[in-house]
Amino acid sequence: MEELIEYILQFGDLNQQQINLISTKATELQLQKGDYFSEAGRIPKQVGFILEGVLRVCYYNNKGEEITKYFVDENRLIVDYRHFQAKTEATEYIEAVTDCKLLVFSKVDWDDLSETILIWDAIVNKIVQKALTEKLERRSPLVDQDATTRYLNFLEKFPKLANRIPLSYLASYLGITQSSLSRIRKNIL
Amino acid sequence: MEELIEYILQFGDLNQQQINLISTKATELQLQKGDYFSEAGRIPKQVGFILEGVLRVCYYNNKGEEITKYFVDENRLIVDYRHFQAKTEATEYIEAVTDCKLLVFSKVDWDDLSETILIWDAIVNKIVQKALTEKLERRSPLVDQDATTRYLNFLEKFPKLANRIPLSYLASYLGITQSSLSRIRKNIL
DNA sequence: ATCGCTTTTTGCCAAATGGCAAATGTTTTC
DNA sequence: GAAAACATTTGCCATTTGGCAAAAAGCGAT
Repeated sequence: MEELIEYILQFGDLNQQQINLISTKATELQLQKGDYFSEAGRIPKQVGFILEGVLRVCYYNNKGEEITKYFVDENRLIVDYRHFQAKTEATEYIEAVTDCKLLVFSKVDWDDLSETILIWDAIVNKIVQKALTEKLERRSPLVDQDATTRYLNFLEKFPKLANRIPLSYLASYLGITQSSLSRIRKNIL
Repeated sequence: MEELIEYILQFGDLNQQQINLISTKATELQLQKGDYFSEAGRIPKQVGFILEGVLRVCYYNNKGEEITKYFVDENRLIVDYRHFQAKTEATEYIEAVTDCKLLVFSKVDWDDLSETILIWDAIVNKIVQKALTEKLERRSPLVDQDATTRYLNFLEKFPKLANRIPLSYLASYLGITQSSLSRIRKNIL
């Protein structure tokens, strides 16, 4: 729980009472590898904060290929925020890549925090905007780099992540085939 | 000016007085093709709303190639919002692709609106989040599609834009070389 | 240790894209 | 309207990546 509080406090100040309120709303959730945290076609029900594990956000493109949009690991919020807020059906899946332990908030509790804690919305907006900006910054370079560069950059930015992720997911994130990625790895050694 | 007001009202309600206030803060700015609206290494000074023309956000990758991150055209806000707000140096350029007519707000005026109009921040947050989400949705598919598909999708989503943009910019947006794009166009006809 | 299952590597060849430079086409300027 | 500047197309060939299928390696359960 301290991890979550610490994370939130980066984005704005809260007093002890507010912190306590947040704590009472959080529930622990265990996910097994392969479980979905939220699914395309369903309304996302929860905001999650990752205590342990790795999840990925993914979708199917028009060729039916499964595309990994990004990975999220410890000490990050995970949620399809737009569809969570709007109570609309998600278009993406959020899947546990490894076994995960999360803290989760229901929509009702989350809204309650918004009404009770004055700067809650401001904090959440900051978090969401930062997350979106980071995603954009990770995704953009993938368009104009060759496959080897993409892989090396990934290793550099997420050194711990590479070992925890199946090759096929990583390939689908980098926008290359699994065989290509395998060859690239061989060439680098 | 009506365009701007109409645009803003999509994201929240304002009374006539608030609308008038916003109007008094806006200044018209003309840009010529090739002019920069904001530059890497400088602090973005203004928020712009495009009345006429097309701009692009771009940067140089580590190979020194100029990469177009996205295009923005009429009836959209244009600003490097993160660096504008934080008063930090931008890392990207915003360049006029065609002659442009904008409405602009200075940082002082923008902050003033934030202080005077209660829901201003909420409105702006919605706009920023929507813009970031859209950018992500445009950029992501570029990673996993082949060059021809990228071009066709671009045509489909921005039919009016293709004719107004030099081929080299479009190529750098799609993540392919100018010659490849030229060949792709030939094959499609 | 062995079987069965999943993941990763590899070989082979085809297709897509890049790099470079010259040729062609288009726009601007004087 | 000619020259200059800029933008686009094309040819040639090298390199990268994809597609497919088989082999190899890794892993868990018995």
